[in-house]
Amino acid sequence: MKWTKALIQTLRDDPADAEIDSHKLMVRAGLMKKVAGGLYTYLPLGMRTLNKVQKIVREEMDRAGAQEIVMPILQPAELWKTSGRWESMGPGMFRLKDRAQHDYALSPTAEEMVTDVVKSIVSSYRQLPLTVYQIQWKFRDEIRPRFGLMRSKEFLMKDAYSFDTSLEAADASYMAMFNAYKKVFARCGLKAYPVEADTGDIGGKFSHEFHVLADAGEDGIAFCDGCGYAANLEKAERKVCASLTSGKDSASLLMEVIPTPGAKTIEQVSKFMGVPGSAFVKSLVYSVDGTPVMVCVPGDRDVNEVKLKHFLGAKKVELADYETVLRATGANAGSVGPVNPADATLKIVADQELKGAKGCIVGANKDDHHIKNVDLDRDAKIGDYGDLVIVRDGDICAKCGKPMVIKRGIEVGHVFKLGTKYTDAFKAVYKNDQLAEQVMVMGCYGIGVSRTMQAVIEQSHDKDGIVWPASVAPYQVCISLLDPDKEDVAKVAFDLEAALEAEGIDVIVDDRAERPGVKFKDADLIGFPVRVVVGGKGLANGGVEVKRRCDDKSKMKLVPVAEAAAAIKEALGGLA
RNA sequence: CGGAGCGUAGCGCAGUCUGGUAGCGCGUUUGGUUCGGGACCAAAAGGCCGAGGGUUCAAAUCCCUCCGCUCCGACCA
Repeated sequence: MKWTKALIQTLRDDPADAEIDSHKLMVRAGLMKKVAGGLYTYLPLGMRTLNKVQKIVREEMDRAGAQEIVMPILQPAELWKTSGRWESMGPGMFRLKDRAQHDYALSPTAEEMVTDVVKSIVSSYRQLPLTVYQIQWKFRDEIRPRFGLMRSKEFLMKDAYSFDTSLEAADASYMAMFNAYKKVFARCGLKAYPVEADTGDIGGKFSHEFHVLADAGEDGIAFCDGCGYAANLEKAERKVCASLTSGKDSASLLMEVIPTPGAKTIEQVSKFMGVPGSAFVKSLVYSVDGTPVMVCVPGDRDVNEVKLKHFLGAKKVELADYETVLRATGANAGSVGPVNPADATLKIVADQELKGAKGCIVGANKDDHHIKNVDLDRDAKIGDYGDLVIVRDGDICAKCGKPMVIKRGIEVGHVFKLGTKYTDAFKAVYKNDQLAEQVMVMGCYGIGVSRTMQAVIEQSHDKDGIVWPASVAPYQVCISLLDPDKEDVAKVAFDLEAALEAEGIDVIVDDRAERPGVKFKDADLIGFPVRVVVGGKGLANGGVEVKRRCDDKSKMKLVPVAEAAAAIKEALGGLA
């Protein structure tokens, strides 16, 4: 490919609306261009990489025994009503009507449609197990699209679905995808870690997310070096080592109400009283499927709403509005606590660390007042204790007892063992060898293809630009032709291009009438894995210069023209 | 949904407070000098100043409404 014929626009300045490096680089290197918030046009360079990621995904899916299909983006509402997700997806799903006023969704995922298709074709255990996949554009009306392709309204996703005869059989399908995912990300040059994850709204038995570690990641992940435990913070568990007690005899400590004017947050009250935040019990009123519930956690901790939801067996938990808080406790937010709330029937749950807590400080259920010397067992009616807080750095691993560290990650893949949530709803059954009808067991598996592309950049760039792995680079080799108007020099470049392309290597020849510095800057910005400089000066010195993007100038090699193709292949080979 | 900021040439921005001929840098085009890490000189093209309404002799600038974008927050008491 000649650069002068390619639709490439590079920018010297960072785009004003990009925050993170990978987003800035995608725009500056001319991979994509924003159309509107969360919507992008993929330009030729970006499209080439997107296609290469897709090719890797296809190869690994096929190798794992999955079969490619493609389903409509425009999906009738009836399918979504069957599973109940027409309602539960809420405003996150794009909806529209056709001219006959029939409702449709723009597919945010495809469990319903695939289940409907499979059940219409599969009727015997002889046809199972079965895994199908598609690579298709997905639509989600995100609350706040951001960071370019990391969270956009329209994105390319590979979604796979497995169907099995039993929960045990489904484990094999799950593991096949799990292992395929490891290969996909490794081939994209990514270090992706599988971590235990919550199943969220999609439902199911258990799941793993694949994360690429990056400071710009939107998820927190707890890692344990001791045993290798890794889990999303939504899910991560900890071992409680110490309970919140004053160390004094609770009998000698009587509750004492103290005025704390104007102090609402734990931080403010803690400062006001000169006592550390950990001596407090933080009490929050949640609306749990519409019923108020008080949740108590150590004062320096945050509630994990996902854990809370599971603990209470609830469908939806959200912080209660101010009016509900006042009615339930008798005080406004900032002064509520578990001791004698206005509503004596108010259910109260607490984090396991608070079991037996003595000498602590709680809100008094009276505006601008707190109570100290509280013994939770003696003074409050805690209904139940459980693990309700978000794990933080240094917390003790529940499995092996070693301290955990928290890192940030970009979720590039997610595998779920779904069970029968959708196959029950759609009555997707097969006949077993006893002629009995049984419900199929499902798994679902997603890879954010467009997000993966950006994650590669986030993980692999430097101050000069992108550093593409050879497997997904838009072009593997850039020949910087320094004297395009000199016929003999140009011939060397184009002959080399032809020789490399004959061996299946992607090459772009920078034949622009630009000064060398401009070409070098652009080659570094776009990040071609191998750069070859062909110029009159180099040829006079004995050949062409070969340099890998990831090496510095000192590793540049001058090789004779006759050996150039071999040297380039060798340089590429080292990049895998 | 709440708060803040921003919409001026393809990109990055100034000009708005204090109304008076629409500017700068990069990029683009032409000519010339250069030529190994984003050169220089000269000339040129390119704007409904986000949209609509109002005030005024006169509006990018003041007022109102709407739209879009970005960031923060979405109740952690």
